[in-house]
Amino acid sequence: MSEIFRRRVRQSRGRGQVRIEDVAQEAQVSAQTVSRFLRDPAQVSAGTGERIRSSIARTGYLPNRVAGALASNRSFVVAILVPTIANPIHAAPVEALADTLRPAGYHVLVGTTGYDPGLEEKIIEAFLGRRVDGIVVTGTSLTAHAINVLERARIPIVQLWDLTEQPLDMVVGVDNAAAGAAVARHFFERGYRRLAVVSHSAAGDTRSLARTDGFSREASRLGLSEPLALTYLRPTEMAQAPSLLAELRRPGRAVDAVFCVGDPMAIGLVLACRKLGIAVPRNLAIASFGDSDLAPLISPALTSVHIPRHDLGRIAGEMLLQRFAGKTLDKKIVDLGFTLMVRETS
Amino acid sequence: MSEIFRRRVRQSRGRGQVRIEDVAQEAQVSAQTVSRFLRDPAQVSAGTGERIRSSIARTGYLPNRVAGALASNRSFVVAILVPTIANPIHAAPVEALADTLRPAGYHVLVGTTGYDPGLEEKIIEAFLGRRVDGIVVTGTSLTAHAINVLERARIPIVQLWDLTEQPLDMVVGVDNAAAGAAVARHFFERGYRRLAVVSHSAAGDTRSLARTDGFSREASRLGLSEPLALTYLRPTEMAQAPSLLAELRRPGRAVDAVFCVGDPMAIGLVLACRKLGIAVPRNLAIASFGDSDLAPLISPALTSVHIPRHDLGRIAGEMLLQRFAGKTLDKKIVDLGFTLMVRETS
DNA sequence: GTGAAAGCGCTAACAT
DNA sequence: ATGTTAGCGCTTTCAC
Repeated sequence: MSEIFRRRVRQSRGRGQVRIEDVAQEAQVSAQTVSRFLRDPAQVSAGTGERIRSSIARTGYLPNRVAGALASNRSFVVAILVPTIANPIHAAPVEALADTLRPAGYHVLVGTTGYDPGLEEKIIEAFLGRRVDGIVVTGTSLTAHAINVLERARIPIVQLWDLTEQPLDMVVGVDNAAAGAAVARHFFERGYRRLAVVSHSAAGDTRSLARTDGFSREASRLGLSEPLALTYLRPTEMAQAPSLLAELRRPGRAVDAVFCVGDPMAIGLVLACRKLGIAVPRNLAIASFGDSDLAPLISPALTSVHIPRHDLGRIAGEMLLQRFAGKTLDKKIVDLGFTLMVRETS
Repeated sequence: MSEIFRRRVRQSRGRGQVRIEDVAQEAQVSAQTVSRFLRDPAQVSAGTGERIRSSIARTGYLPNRVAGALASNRSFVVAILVPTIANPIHAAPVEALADTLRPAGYHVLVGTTGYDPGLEEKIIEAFLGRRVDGIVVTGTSLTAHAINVLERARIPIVQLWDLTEQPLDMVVGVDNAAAGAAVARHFFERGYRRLAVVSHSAAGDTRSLARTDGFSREASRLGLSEPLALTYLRPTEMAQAPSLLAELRRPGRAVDAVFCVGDPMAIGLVLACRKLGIAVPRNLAIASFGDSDLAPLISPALTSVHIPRHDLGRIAGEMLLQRFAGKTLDKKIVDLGFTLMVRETS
């Protein structure tokens, strides 16, 4: 009875959780040795290691990583900011990043900005306050203050999606303007002449803007008249497709091919055309960006620009791990490229 | 020159980052006062507060939350574990949880388990080692060790999705078996008699199992013959629909209505039927669980059980905040309910 | 291979 | 309203 009581007292100094010191006493070694064993068992003799191991099992010790982070100045946490996680195009990189980092002991703090640069700035500050070891941000539309804070944190930074010549630190993405241009060229080659582009102007989404620009420029270069540009204030959703379709079909517009900067709207458009009996692509050709799982399955199957979105997160994670290991990267700019998947809608 | 040098030296004690002590010296107060000001400016006199504020701005001080967490034993981090974030049905609660907690200063560590209880156990241990203030886990299929570790952590726990009479701590979810039963009843009322159910047996997904069971039991109760059960090893995807359709149409089976425990497969099935000219629902009725955004948009529109999936995360967050505020909850079990959205496929 | 001492940057508890 | 003292639980550094 009193034995049990004594042991309990010993373990409940502080906050009642088992500490490294408790394990050390049980194993008749110093806390130092336990700490060493935990990080690299080879540094400890076999017998000592065995005693420590069984002591950990008996006490149910779970190392306090908060204390470890403070002492070592490494949190083993990486932050990632995306506009939303509800859209698989952004969820995929998050999951890939987490999967890439986990084997190395890192975990992921996720922030969703809703395309709001002000909120993004707040979240970045909060994450840096938690002393994350690295940070991944979507896009290049950071506020001046966010850039300032990021630079002073002196940690590895990866920008995702928007390829830029001068990243804050590292960047992995695709050439959005080139993707837009590729779609315009494709439409032109197929004989479409009255183009339209559906986009949105949410402040943080420079990617959509780049696609729209690339598309329109290429159309001009090919001698086509300026594409009809329909711009929404917020990222578009499938449910808006019917009203968009009405816009496109307004008398006098005679649009024969439309490029949607996001997949959901294009899919909605294909479905809406079906319901209204508008022949795709004969009466209206459709192409989009993102190539979601659904694109090849709907009928007619959707032409879309494919992005290796899983690779975005994986490569970002690998770059970070390299840097954490103290290596300097030769390639700080990684262009993942894209593929125009030509299917039945164009 | 030497002035600048001196100031830099003063700020670079330790790790070269500005500390609370630096701010305090600049503002001619103690570190404690700065700490107080940061947490509740009202506790500090107006003049002192102003000096501190400007000192923070000048030095660019960003409080070290790791140190704060160690000292106060509160990390302001909540963990959430989901099978995958790529499926919006699980991404939605994550985003809702983060949005609910952020205004209170909490951030979210996300772990994806891929329906693997072993991996789930590992991630739970890792998160508890980071001394999260609360944890949200998907489902009730935790390993014995995971349960043990969770209980000893003495933090609020929310289980998501699977309603259970005896949660570890709190639970918010839906009655999956009842949802399955509702679909069976609906099929019966519409006159369908040869039912099938498409499920999967991934170890961690007890929700799908409950739906399948509820469906089959209700069918029996209604006097129908045992539904044909087609079970995949892993969660089903849209791309598997064509081969599933072939299964369902095998001579002699004469299935006239099928319930898919996940939306993606059902959507794939509707699209596959279109391609093959199989009339839905005349030749085959289809219903599913999840009611994704796409369900009402495809044609024919998909009958599906609607779950307020955003609310799952929001309510979990609210329960945690209550507990963090020291309140005891009267309702530890929250049933969110469901709605069978009857559309054109049944 | 192992241990002792010092400190990471903050907050809690107790002063005044 | 503000300051002082004493940790939080670990890792780092240096010693043996």
